[in-house]
Amino acid sequence: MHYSAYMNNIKIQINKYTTCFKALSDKTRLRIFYILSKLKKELAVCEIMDAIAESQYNVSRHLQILKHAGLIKENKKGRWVLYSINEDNDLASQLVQTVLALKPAYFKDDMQRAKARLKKRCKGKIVFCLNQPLKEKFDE
Amino acid sequence: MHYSAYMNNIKIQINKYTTCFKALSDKTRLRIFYILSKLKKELAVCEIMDAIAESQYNVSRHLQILKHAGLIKENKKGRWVLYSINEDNDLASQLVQTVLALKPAYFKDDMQRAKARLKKRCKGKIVFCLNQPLKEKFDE
DNA sequence: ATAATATATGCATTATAGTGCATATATGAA
DNA sequence: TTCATATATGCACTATAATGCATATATTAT
Repeated sequence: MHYSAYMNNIKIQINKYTTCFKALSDKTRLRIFYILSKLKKELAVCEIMDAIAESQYNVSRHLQILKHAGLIKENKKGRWVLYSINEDNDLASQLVQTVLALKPAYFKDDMQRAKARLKKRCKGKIVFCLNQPLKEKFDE
Repeated sequence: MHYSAYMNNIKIQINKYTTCFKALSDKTRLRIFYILSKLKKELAVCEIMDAIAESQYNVSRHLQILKHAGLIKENKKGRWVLYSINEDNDLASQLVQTVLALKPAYFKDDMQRAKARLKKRCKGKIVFCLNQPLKEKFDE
């Protein structure tokens, strides 16, 4: 292999790594990644939205960034898009361990909302989503 | 504790985590962190500079960012400032394991230069630094 | 005291990234 | 087909971050 091609390959590969760290360098994305790591389940966008009480468009955009980094994968099921940890990516699996070693206290609220949301599923099926952040729906 | 104070504390703590990931989201910093993780030694700024063939001011600045994130610590020794992994930080230790699990091939060149540079030490003492990137000094 | 070396940082420039709003697309239900 | 729901994205705006240059600070040697 040509020297410049060799150097170029190294650059690309190291970029893949930094892209993963960058993906977790945002609060919203770290919270999403934590929930997916902890629950070890596929979650729909609207469920994640409720768990972290963020707007639909932001959750969607952050999910794209996590997906583009290779940390999560998507699975389209009808009108829903389910996201889960991409275990095919070694670094993703490593980072799951890393975030699970963080103090759970700081993610407690998110986890409570996530679990509350998952309980609403009907025989494993997602039942409703209203594209509104959690507060307007659950705080009655 | 007041509710807003509680939320504020959570925000600050999660920010500490994202700051660590952000610190590793830059190519230069990831390379520095890798070298320090692998060598398990204190390295002077000029030695790191030679290892990654980067300018003095950039290396120095990136070291500040890693230090500020709590991933590395500094130890002033005369005119030199030695940097090493901050093992007091649990997340830093976790991330050391994470980066050591990355493919070594992509850090091989850096490691070779780092080792070559350390060999120039005299009885463990740093012997010379010229504030010039490696190429001008070693490629004779 | 002066010079040389090691490290850090202010500033200007450029590039990248996050947010909110509006809107587009896709799927299923009536 | 029409409507409602779920998800994605273009755009404008703002904020943050990386880089290079020059320079400041600190320490050691002469």
